Amino acid sequence: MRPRTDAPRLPRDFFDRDVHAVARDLLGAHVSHAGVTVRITEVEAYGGVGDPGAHAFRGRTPRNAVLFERPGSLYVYFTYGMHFCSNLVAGPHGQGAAVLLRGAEVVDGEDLARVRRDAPGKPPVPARDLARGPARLAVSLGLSRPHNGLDTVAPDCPVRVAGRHADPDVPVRTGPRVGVTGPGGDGDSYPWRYWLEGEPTVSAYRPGVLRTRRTQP
DNA sequence: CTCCAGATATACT
DNA sequence: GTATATCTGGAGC
Repeated sequence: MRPRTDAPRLPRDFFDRDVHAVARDLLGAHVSHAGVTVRITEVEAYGGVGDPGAHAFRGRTPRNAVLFERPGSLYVYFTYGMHFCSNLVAGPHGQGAAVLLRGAEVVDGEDLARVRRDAPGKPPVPARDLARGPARLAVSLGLSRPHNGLDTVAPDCPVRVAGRHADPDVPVRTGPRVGVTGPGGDGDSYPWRYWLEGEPTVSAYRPGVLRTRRTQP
C-alpha cells in the first residue's frame, strides 16, 4: 500500500477532543518522520490526572510536562532504562491526556526502518515486527528524547501525522491496556486499548505484572 | 506460547 | 536511599 502523501496533516481540532475519540480515529493514520512512514494499527488512551495508569496521574512533573502542553504535542519518554515510547497529547489543553502509539505497519522507508531495527550479526527482523510494540515503533521512526515536545500540527514539524481510519469494513476492537496494573491489583479495569481487527502488526497482549523484588542477590 | 533478566531516569519516602 | 516503569529479546517449552 502506498502512503497517501496528499492526506492533510491532522489539525489541532482533531486532537482537541475526547481522548478516546482521538485514539479510535488515529487508527489507520500515517505518522512520518526521518524517512519512514507507518500506519497506526494499535493505540491506548491515557486519561490524564486521576487515571491510575497514566503518567499524569499525580499531576505535572518535569518528566511529564509535555502531557500538559497543547493537544497534538508529541510526548516521548524513556523507560525501563533502555526504551523510548511515544504519545500524542489529546483532549483539552492542560488535562494531561494522551494516546500511546503501540503498534503500526511500516508503509514507506522500510529499508531505513530496518537499518534502525536490525541488530548487527543477527537475523533480520520480520517485517511485521518492525513497528509492532511501542518501543519498536519509536525506533523505526527514529524518535527519541530530542523529539519530546514537538508540536505535530505545525506545518514545519518534522513529525507528520496525517489521515485517519476510514474503512468501515475494518472494525475497531477494544480491550484492557497492556502493562498497566489497575487499582484492584491485577489487571487494568479500563478497556482503553484500541486496535484494528485482523492486523498482524498489533502487539501481543501482556497483562501488567507486579515485578518481584530483585535487589541484593 | 511463557518466563525472565536487563539498565537507568524518575519520583517518591 | 529505593522502588518502579505505557518494554524487548532471548531462552526454554
